[in-house]
Amino acid sequence: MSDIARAVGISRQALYLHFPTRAELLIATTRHIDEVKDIDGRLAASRAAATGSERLDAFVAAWGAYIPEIHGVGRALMAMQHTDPEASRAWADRMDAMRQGCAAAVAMLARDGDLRADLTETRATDLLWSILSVRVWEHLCLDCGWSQADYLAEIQRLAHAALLPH
Amino acid sequence: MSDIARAVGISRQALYLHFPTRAELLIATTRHIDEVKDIDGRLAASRAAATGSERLDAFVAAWGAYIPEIHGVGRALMAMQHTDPEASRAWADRMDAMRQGCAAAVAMLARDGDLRADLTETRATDLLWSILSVRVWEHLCLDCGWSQADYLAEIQRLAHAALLPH
DNA sequence: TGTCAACTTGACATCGTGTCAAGTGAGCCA
DNA sequence: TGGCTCACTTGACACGATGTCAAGTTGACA
Repeated sequence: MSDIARAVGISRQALYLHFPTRAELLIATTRHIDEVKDIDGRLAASRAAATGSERLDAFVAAWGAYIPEIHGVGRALMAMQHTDPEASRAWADRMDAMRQGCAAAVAMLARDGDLRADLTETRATDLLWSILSVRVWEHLCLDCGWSQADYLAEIQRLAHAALLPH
Repeated sequence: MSDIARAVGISRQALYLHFPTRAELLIATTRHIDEVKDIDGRLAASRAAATGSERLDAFVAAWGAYIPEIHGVGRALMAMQHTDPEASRAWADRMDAMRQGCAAAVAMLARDGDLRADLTETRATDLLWSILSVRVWEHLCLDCGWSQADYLAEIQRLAHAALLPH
């Protein structure tokens, strides 16, 4: 909080006048990023897809591109998850919204008859949600040094391999 | 440190006589768990495998069963990664050892001609390493509530789908 | 009996979050 | 012009966690 106040050019106490806690500052930051980066617009392509497979690809592309944008604040929120219940709920809510996107893609795959027969929609959503988690992106792009393009291509392939039969 | 000292029945300062820092206590704990749970023995099956595919399955099974054992201390070490360089290095070392297992399975797959043609061994190892990360286990087993058996079966399938052609 | 090692109590420094009190200064309105 | 409000300031403090330091106790062993 001191660092941020200094960077902004106000006193630490003034920062607390705007954001009562560190968690609320981080949460407000994610909301602001969403707005500035027009996350809703980016998801339009996935909502417009005609087939489940297309929707899956479009959603993975949109979310995959979003991750690096919120990763800074996301990492901070994730680190607080086990100590600050407010931060935990806030991040869980965001991840739940992302899960909706996963569920929608899975439902469309199921409608097309393209979902693996041995998976329920819930299990398939869990799986896709995990593959697309911020942690996997961190692992591949930060720890392993993959480019964003490499990440995207491989994760799209992996999502198909995980959910489609054969 | 206070909680642990109280649980053990000694003073906080006595704990510091045994482990100079919190990080070193956690690292010593992982070493102790490895020994008590005979991790080396568990990996014997994977080292004895005749084919790459068998080795992959055996390694995934061994590591997948290991994760819940070290998850408590692992989570603590992971949380310290961005603040404590010593903890960071210690956990990175352990994960690197795990990566060796991934690389060995990948190499055997490549020897058998069973590795996807469009993957280098390094990329394949990165991918397998990420799929098997503690974070993915947390996501599926803790956040999504999967059983250990479900996790294992699905991750084995996913590892095959990710690395083998077709 | 003396020594040593493990442990004790108790105090203290540091760092980060969050709170509280009192004061300042600019804009605005009657 | 006088007074009000709002955003901000400085400065202090509580609290919890890690880690350090000093001095004393206790029991085993030579």
